[in-house]
Amino acid sequence: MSISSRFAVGIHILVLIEVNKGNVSSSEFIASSVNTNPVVIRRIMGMLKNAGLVTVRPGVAGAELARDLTGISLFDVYKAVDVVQERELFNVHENPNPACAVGRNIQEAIMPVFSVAQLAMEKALGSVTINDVVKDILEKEKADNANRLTT
Amino acid sequence: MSISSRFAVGIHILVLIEVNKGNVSSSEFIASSVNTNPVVIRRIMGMLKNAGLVTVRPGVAGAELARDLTGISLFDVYKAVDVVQERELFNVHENPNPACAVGRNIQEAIMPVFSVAQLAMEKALGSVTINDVVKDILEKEKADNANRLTT
DNA sequence: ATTACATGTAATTATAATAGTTACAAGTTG
DNA sequence: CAACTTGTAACTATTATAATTACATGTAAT
Repeated sequence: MSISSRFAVGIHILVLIEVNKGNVSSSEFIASSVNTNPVVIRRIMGMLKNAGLVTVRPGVAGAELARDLTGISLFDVYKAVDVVQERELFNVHENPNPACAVGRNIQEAIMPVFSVAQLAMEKALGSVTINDVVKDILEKEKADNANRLTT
Repeated sequence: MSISSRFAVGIHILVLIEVNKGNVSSSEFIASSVNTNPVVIRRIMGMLKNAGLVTVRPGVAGAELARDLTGISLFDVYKAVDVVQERELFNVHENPNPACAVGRNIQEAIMPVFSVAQLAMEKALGSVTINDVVKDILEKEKADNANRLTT
C-alpha cells in the first residue's frame, strides 16, 4: 500500500508555480517537469483549485498560487488532493462476528488507536509549508552550482 | 488509499488467541470471529509466525502467542503483516524532469518530510500493545454486562 | 496404518484504485 | 475566426486486495 502520488505531484505543482513565478505555468509546462501527461496535471490542478490553493481559468494559460507560500502546508495539499479519507488511513475489517466478545468489540477498540496514529502523521505534514520545500530546493540548487564551479 | 485490513485482522488474531486462552484457536475458529475465510487467517498467521509473534505447527490445531502480551506492540504486528514498506507510505512520482530545477530536486526535498510523517505514525502504533487492546475489550464487555443487568 | 482433521500454499477470481491516454467541448485572446 | 488552453468524460493497463477452491503435507488417535 502506498498513498497516491497525486500528493507528491500536487506539491510539485505548487512549488513549480512559485519557482517559475513571472512566467506562465501551463499544464503542459508543468507536465514536462513532472514528466507525465498534461491531463493528469489538470486533474490535480482542479483539486488544488477547489481547495482554494491556486487560481486557474478555463482557456487562460497558466496557474497561480492563491495564497501566500507560507500559508500552504503539506497537510493542506494532502487534504486537497484527497489521498486519504478522515479516519480511514487504516482499513478495519467489516462485520466481525457479534457473537464473539472480541468480534463485537474489536472495531471500537482499535479505531481510536488508528485515529491517533493517522493524526500524528497528518500533524507532521501540517508543520511543513510549501515555502519550506521551495527554500530547500533553491538551496540544493545553489549548493550544486557552487560545487560545479569549484570542482 | 487505505492500509490493508491484514493489519486489523492481525491484531484481531492475537487478541482472540489471548481471550480464548485455554481453548484451541484454530484458523476456522478465528475465521468465524473475524468473519472471513480460514485461508485468509492462515496466510496472516504465517506472517505473524515468521515474525515470531505466534507459534503454530502444521497439522496441529491452534495457535499460541510466542511472547508476553505486553511485549507485542501494534507496530510489531504492522511490520509482521507487511502492510507498508519502509519509507514508502507516500508514493513519489518517478522520473521528474532533470532539466528542471524543481524536477531534479523535488524527490530529495520531500522524501525526508514524508519519512518523518511516516515515522510519527509508526511511533504512535509502537506505543500501544496487544495487552492494551485486550484490556480495553474486556472492559467494554464488563461495562456492557453491567448495563444489561441494570437496565 | 488408516482415518479424521489441521496447517501451508499455489492458483484463480472479482473488485477497486491508480496513472496514463485519447477525444472533445468550452473558454479566451489576438 | 484561428490558435491555444483548460475542463472532463471515457477507456485502458497495471497493480493490490480479499475471497475462494484445491490439494499437498503434517499430526494424532484408534
